[in-house]
Amino acid sequence: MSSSLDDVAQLAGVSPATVSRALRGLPSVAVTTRDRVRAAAAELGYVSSPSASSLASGRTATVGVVVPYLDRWYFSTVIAGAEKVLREAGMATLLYNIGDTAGRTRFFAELPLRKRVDAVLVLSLPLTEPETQALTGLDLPVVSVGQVAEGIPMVGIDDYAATRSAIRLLAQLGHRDIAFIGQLDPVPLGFPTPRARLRAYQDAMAEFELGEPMEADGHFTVSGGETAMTTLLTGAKRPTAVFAASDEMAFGALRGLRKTGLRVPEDVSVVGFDGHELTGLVDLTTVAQPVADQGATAARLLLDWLGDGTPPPSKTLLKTRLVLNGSTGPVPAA
Amino acid sequence: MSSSLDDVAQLAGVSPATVSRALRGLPSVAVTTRDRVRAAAAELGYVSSPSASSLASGRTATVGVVVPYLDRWYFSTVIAGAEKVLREAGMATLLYNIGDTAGRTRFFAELPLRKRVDAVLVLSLPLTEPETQALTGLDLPVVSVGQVAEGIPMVGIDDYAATRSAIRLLAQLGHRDIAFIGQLDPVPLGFPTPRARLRAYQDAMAEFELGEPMEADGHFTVSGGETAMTTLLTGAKRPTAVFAASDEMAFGALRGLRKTGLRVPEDVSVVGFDGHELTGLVDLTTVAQPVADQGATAARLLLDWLGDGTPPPSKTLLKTRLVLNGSTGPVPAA
DNA sequence: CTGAAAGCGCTAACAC
DNA sequence: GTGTTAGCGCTTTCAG
Repeated sequence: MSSSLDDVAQLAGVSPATVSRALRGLPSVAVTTRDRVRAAAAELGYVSSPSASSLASGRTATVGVVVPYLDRWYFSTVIAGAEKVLREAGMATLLYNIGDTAGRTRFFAELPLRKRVDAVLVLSLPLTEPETQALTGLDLPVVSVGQVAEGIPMVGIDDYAATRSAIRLLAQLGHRDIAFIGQLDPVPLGFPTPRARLRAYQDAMAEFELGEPMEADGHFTVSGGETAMTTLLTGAKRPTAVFAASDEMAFGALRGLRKTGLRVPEDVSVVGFDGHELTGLVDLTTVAQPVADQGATAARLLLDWLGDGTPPPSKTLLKTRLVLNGSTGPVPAA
Repeated sequence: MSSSLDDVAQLAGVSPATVSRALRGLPSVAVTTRDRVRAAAAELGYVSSPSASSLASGRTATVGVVVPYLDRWYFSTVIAGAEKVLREAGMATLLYNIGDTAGRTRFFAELPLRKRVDAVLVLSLPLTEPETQALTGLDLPVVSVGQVAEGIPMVGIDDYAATRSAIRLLAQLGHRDIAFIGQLDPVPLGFPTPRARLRAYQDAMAEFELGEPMEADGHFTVSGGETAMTTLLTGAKRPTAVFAASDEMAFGALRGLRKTGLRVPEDVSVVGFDGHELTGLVDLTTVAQPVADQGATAARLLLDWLGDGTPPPSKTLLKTRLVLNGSTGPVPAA
């Protein structure tokens, strides 16, 4: 049933080596032979065996994509962007979801990607030093999205500047008491993104000479955002505006405000971060980042690296933009 | 650097064949030998080459997951469910996003999964007859989620019954003029899910002796849902309740209602379908389906099939449940 | 329970 | 340009 290279060779009247060369489009094959080989291959419905060619060539034509979550908007969107580029380049995408701590430990201990892929894409996975070394130790091209780690080129956005622009917007609207919902505790694994956003908030509050920073932890979830909002509302000073370090947390904040009977933006303005697909739905002003694009860019860098052997620059930053919706307005008169 | 089976064999003082058997945990190896081999492998940091073993054994330890979208909540969640099960079973997940029509044609023409995977999971991909044949012609275990196709076992939900329960809920609340937002035009590729929901709606309207069916096409998108809602509101008879065949369309409907100044549920009740993670946020009553679970179940069926060679039942249906939130209420008095 | 031998189907030098 | 010759690193009969 399933035909081999040799069958094709026989049908085309050439050697197997020539078939291999012809089918891969190597230049060192006469055009006529190439066409003859192709015809023969088509006639037999020949498909090459990836395992055999990997074994012989050492290349797998596969890229491993390592993610901490699969079912969150941000991650699935980045993956979609990367997968498209890889697919169009004839590369297969091997998906690896890190999962919980146990899965994570196992992943870095066993490195199930070893000998299975030609390159690795790491998505927003905060890496410890040993983990970084495990990856770079694979001796394969590795590019990360949204994550800086020693020796791993990254694609991302300027979290600091983007956050700053959001705070500036609120300041320009007259707000002084601007609260922050994000991740506060020094996360064990040190996700750098949350930290940069928090730091930018703190710096901007000082720089624009606004009120005292008010911070609450929203754990990057909708419900966490709601809780954080509630906490902020019961504080000594009630904020007139809130910046949430993710749209999901901002969604939660909106819900918290609604439950408390406060109106947005009349009583409190809210700004989110990410450009989530549903910000339009709830009319949330947000700092939109190009999500799919980061995945696509990272994939392209990986392909180029694979092509010419030269690693990409250590940092590739894409632009964010402020998307004004109805959740922001001037500071209340009172 | 990278050691081979033979190195391990030498270190352990046995033959390569025995190493292979020991490392795979075959029963025909003495416990003492097995341990000795394992120790040797660990010492050398040995990792077997998947390509070599695939080539020799014909098995790839990989499952192909074919999807029409990657960045939609429903799909990424199903994938997450499946990937987890596969990963825990030591199977790799090869992701293939069909993409646009061109990509689709190419996919079924070339079947890039051929010889790369041991089994295939097809997610909610409406398949034409030839496409179905292309897949079953691979002669591999294939299971689909949410999609019936001749000869392909499926995992899904009872769309008809679930929709009926939503209409019944609205009927019990006193609503008679219940509109439907879904997919109306006979989709070329005949997604069966939308059809079942539409049919259930129509049947239920008759069965419960409610008003004349009012239908609008929402194309399964947020904005489509909004447009559909607007259309329905300008019709001869204004509905007091709306059933949307997906939460995304329901989100759009909510926005449409809000823009028109109508209150939910005082003026109009809304019910969605899916159990989207953000239904809680917008307080949408919905028919929740077990999404990740469908992926996980399908993956398990595939693994079992791979294990014992017996195909699963042609249909495995999981339970849905009505999640009551604030978007539904009794029919307005007027 | 273990070893020897024979490939799996392709690619890569190396000749011509 | 093309053929020849060796493997790539495993698994799998078949013996014993």
